[in-house]
Amino acid sequence: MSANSRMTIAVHVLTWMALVRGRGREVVTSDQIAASVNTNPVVIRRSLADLRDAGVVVVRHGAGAGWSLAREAEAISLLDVYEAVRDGGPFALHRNEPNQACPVGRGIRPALSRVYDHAEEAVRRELARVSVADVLRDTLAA
Amino acid sequence: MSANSRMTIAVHVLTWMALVRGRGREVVTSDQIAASVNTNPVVIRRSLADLRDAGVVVVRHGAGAGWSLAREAEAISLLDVYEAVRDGGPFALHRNEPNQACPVGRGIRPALSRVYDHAEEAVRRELARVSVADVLRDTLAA
DNA sequence: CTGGGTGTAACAGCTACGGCTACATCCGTG
DNA sequence: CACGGATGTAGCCGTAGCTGTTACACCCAG
Repeated sequence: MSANSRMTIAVHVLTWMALVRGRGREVVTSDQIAASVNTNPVVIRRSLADLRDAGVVVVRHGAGAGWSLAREAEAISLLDVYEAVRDGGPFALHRNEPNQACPVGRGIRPALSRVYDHAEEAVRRELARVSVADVLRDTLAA
Repeated sequence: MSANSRMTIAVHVLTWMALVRGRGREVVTSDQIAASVNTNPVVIRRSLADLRDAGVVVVRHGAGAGWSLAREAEAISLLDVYEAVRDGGPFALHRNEPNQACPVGRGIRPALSRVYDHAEEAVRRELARVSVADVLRDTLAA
């Protein structure tokens, strides 16, 4: 449960891209994004690489290189982002295998997996209801 | 999102206590529990301390010391456990404050907090529907 | 008083992440 | 076809949190 911030970084990146896209700037660089997030451009590129693999952003190489959204901000849900930066979900099972001679040690991992799967599915349902455009609206309203 | 296993350990502990309680053993020691979880008794006592603070288990000192469930296993939900081992939820905001001169940097944290709160609330609803007795049943069925 | 068990501090090892440097690679543009 | 700005990625360091362990003070029924 000790959370990392990769999801937050990725959403920030997309929200910023949606903002400047509304101002006519279609292609942006990792340096420009890094200025808003206040971190190193390599961190941004790592995040963008995940999003590119998920088909959420597209990259252009060569002169005038940079990144742009693969589709409208309304069509990018936070579930898309969650899947893109995925790393195993909020819960983890035992680090060391429990005692297999004990009935609880033997059966608890599949039982817990079922519960954890349901909990994560609930998270996905919530994230699916929110788009990057929603986040941008809410961000600018504050 | 990089998960830790404290939730898993705590549920395992309670499930085991519910099992042996059904066999008539009311009071158990951290050593006995550690044998099922396959870890060090101090790890178990740390977990039990969280559960004790949450009112889920009670401790007896002195000779014949040990732990017992504070109430029926049916009346202990995984949400109770989640609250007991709580450490900040599945998502984290930026480690470094984003650029406050940027509209996105300024407004995204409250916007994201709202989304994350909804997602965590969904997790709680799922966990609230499952009791330690349910987990024990499911564990022994496998 | 005794002794078995709890309560907790302290430390080591491991893992993961964020931040950073360095450098190879790519490809419009002139 | 070379140039140059930006990507792609390996590699390293410092930090942080967790697990596992030792050590020892404290508690209290018998």
